[in-house]
Amino acid sequence: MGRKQLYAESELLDVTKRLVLNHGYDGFHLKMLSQHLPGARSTIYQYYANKEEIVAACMKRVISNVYEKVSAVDETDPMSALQEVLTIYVEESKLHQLLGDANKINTNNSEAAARDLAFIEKVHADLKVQLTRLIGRAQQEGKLRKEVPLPVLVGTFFNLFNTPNMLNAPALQWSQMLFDMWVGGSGQ
Amino acid sequence: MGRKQLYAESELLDVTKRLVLNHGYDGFHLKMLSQHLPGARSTIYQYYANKEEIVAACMKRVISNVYEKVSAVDETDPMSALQEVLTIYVEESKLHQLLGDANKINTNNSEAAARDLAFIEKVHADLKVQLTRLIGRAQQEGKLRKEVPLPVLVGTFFNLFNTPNMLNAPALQWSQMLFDMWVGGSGQ
Amino acid sequence: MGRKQLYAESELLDVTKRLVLNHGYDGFHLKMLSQHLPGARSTIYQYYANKEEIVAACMKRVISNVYEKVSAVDETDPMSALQEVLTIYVEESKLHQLLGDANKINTNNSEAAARDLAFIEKVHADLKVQLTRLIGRAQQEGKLRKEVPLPVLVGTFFNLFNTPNMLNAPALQWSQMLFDMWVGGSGQ
Amino acid sequence: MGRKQLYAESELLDVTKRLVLNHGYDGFHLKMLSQHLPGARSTIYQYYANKEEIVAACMKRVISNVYEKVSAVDETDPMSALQEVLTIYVEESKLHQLLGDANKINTNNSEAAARDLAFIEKVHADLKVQLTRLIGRAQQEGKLRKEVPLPVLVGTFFNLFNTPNMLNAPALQWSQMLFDMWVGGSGQ
DNA sequence: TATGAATGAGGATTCATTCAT
DNA sequence: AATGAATGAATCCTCATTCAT
Repeated sequence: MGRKQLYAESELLDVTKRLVLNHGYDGFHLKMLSQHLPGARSTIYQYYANKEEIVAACMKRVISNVYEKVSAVDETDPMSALQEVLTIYVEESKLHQLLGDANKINTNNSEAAARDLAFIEKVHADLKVQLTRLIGRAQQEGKLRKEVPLPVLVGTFFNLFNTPNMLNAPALQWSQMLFDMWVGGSGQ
Repeated sequence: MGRKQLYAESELLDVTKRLVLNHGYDGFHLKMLSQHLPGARSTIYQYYANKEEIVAACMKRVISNVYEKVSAVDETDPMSALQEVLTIYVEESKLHQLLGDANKINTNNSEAAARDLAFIEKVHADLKVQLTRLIGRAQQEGKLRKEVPLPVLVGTFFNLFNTPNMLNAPALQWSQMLFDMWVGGSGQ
Repeated sequence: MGRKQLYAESELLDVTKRLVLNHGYDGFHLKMLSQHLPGARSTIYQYYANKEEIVAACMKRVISNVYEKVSAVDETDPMSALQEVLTIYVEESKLHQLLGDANKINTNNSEAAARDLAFIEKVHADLKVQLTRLIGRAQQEGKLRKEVPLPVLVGTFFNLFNTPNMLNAPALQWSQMLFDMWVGGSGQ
Repeated sequence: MGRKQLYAESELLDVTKRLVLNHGYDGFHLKMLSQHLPGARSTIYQYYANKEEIVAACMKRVISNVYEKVSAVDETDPMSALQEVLTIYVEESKLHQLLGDANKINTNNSEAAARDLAFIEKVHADLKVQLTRLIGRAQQEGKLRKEVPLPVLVGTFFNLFNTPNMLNAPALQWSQMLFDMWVGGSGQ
C-alpha cells in the first residue's frame, strides 16, 4: 500500500556522506541534500527527523561498516593483521575526516542522534584499542622498534591513511606501499 | 586623527585563526568573532569589507609566515634541510587544516579575497615545489629509497605533521621523532 | 550612538498581549506580531531571543503589575479589601485567560522563558494565598457563610471577574455590582 | 461489501473534543488526532474533508447534545428549571471553552464547516434566549432581585459553570452548591 | 477503504551586512 | 572610528493535504 519510495534510506546516507565530506558539517544543508536526491526537501523528513539525525546515522553506518570488516581480521600474526587493517582503513580513508565533524552535532534536539553519537564514540574507541593491541603485540614480538613509545606508533599508523593517494593506485597496492614505508621508512 | 583603534588588525586575525581552526569555515561567524574581540560586531567592517576577506587575510598571513621561515632554510644538505623544514611545519601544524577550508571561500563578492586566495595557492604550490626539490635531491644523493616514487615520498612527508602529538612533546623534539620515523620506519 | 529604535520593548509586549488574548498562544505568530509593529520580523529578535521569551515576558509583566497593585491594598478590613482587590482584577480581567496559556510555553529552548514562567507561577500562587487569607478572615469575622467550604468561596470569587461585562459598565461600577452579587446573591 | 471501518465517526469526534479542549484549536493537529486513533493519518480524510470540518462537526455535536437535554427541561417553575439547566451545563462545563475556539475556524475552504458554524451560533443564541426567558420569569415571580439588570443575572449565571470544581464534587452536588451560592450569595 | 509517501505553504530563527547616529 | 538598530536572504522544520498503490 502507499506510494513507491523515491529513494532508499541508504541512498540518502550515501549522498549525505559525499556532501559532508565535500562541504563539512556546517556547510552541509538539507537544501543541498535534496538537490542531490529526487523529490522535495520536505520529503527528507519522512526518513529522519532533522539534520542532526541524518548526519549521525550516516557516520554510524560508515564506522559500523569499518568496524565489521576490521573485526573479521585474523589477528594471529599482528604484522599481517596490521597490513590487512590498513587496507580496510585506506578503502574508507575519509573516515577520520568524517568523524572529525561528529563533535559538531548538536544532540540537544534529538534522542536518536545522541544514541548514534554515543555508539560512534564507543566504536571509535574500540578501533583504537584494537590497533593499540596489535601494534603492542608486534612490538613485543620484536617486529617494531621498542624504543618508540606505543602512542607514537599508533599515532603515525592512524595518520597513515590520510596520506593523499597521489598515484591513484588501487587501494590494496596503495595500502601495501604505505605499510611498507611505515615499517621500513623512507631512508636508504 | 580621530579615535584610537580598538584593536590591531593582527589581533583580529589571531582570533580568526583560532576560531576557524576550532569551528571550521562554515562554523565561524562574525558574531562569534566579535564576542572574542572588544567592541561591537559592526566595528569589524572598519577593518575588512566582509567575512570572506577576513578569512582570506588570515590564511594569507599564516602561509606567508611559514613561507618566509621555510625560505630562510639553508638547503645545502637536503636531509638536514628537510628536518628543519619539518620543524617549521610542525610548529604550524594546523596549516593544512586551515588551508583545507580555503576552497570554501566564495570569491565572487570580493576582489581582495580573490587576490589573497590566488596568493595562497601560489605559495602553497611553491612549498610543494621546495619539498619536492629537497626530497628529490636527497633521493639522488642516495639518502632516500630510490624505488619509492617521488610523489609518494612527498605525500608521506607532507602528511607527517598532521600526526597528533599525543605525547605533547615540544615542537623540536616531536619533529625530530617524526623525522626519525619517516626516515627509519617503525620496523625493527 | 546607533540608530533610534523603531519601538520600545513595552510596545512590543502591549501588542503581544492583545494578540495572544485574541488568538491564543498557538495562534500567535511572530509574523503576526511584526505586522502589528513597524519594521521587519527579524527586528523582533533584537528584543527577545524567541517566541517563548516574548510571551513569557508579556505574561510576567501583566501578572507583576496586578501583583503590585494588589499588594498595596489595605487589608485591615477583609471585606473592603476584597472589594478593592476585585476592582483590580476586573481591570485586568483577561489575566486568567492569559495565564491559561502559560503552560503551553515550551521552556526547553530558553532559560529566560523558564525563569519568567517560574516567577509567574510563584506570583500566581501568592495571589491565591492572599485571596484565601482575606476570604478566610472574612469568614472568621462572620461576614461570609461558614458552612461553605473555603475553596468554594475562593473559586467563585476567582471566577467572578471572567463574567462578561455586558453592560460595558466602568470597571469600578462593574466590580461593585459583581461583588454585591457575590455577597448577596441573585435571590430576593 | 468493502472493508469494515476502522472506527466510528463518533469516536473520531470524541477524541477531537478531548484534544481541542486540552490543546486549543491551533494546538490541535491531525497528526495528533491520528495518534489517538487506529490507522493512518490520511485515513481521516475518508471521514472529513479537512481539519475545519472535523472541529466544526465536533462542536456541533457537543452543543446539539446540550441543546437537546436543555430543551427537555420542564420550565413550569423557572427556579427549579434553572437548577436543572445548570446541572446540564455543569456536566458539559467545557462547553464555553470549546465554543470559544469556534471563531477560529476558517470557513473559506469548506461549505460544510460554514454550515455547522452557522448552526452552532444559532443554537448558542437559542440557549441564551432560553436562559434569559427563565431568569426573566423568575425575576417577575419575585424570586430574583428586580434591581439587578437582566443581562447581569444572565451573565453571572452563564459564567457560573466555569468555576473550577476544586472539591471534585459529583456534577449534581456541585451544581446545587453553585446554584445555592448564585441565589443566596456568599454573605452571612 | 486504507495507507505510506510526497509535497508546498508557512512559520521560526540566524546571520552577514547596511544604516543612521 | 564606533556602534546599536534594522533588515533580507537563507535555512530549518511542521503540517494539512494530495497522490498512487
